[in-house]
Amino acid sequence: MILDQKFYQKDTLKVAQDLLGCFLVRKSASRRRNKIIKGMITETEAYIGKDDLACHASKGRTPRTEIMYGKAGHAYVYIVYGMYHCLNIVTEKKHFPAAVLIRAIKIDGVDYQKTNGPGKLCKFLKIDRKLNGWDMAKGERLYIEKPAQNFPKKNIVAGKRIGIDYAKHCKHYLWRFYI
DNA sequence: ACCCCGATCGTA
DNA sequence: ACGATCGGGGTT
Repeated sequence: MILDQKFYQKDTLKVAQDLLGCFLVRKSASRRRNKIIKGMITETEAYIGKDDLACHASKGRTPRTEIMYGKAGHAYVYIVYGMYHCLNIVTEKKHFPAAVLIRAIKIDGVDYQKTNGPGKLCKFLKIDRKLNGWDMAKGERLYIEKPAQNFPKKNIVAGKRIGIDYAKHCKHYLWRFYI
């Protein structure tokens, strides 16, 4: 079952945890052939509102963060360190800037090392700025599926978010979740 | 127009 | 531990 807008339009911490065990699906055209890649989400991070100093929206509404103020379920794709892309899904209600970063996925038959980082998985799935703003609730090109059986909550570990030491007190928030 | 810095990754 | 590499956002 494809995750709909309602799924994403919830508390961001809940969405970040509920996404673990779900399958990120990427349909792309690769030289004539349609290719479908599915990977189980194993790590996420939450970025919530203007008060979260690690959230890009902490600087307010700007051209880049505009998408985070929009509808839940849309992709927020940006470039980090001038070289890599990061995939986020917008959460919460309109006008409240928040999103979940997909940090790692496991694809059957593919070395985990290829997809165990936000930049790596975007490279593998050919996700770039062209997909910024993409409605992931539509079930085309890029979307997320619910697993057959729900993932056991007990196996979820919470920790500090990666690479945001500049975020003062917010760097201590346990807003990173992984299996 | 310019400057600073980063939600990363591979190599050392 | 460090360099690659460039867009965004703030400042002049």
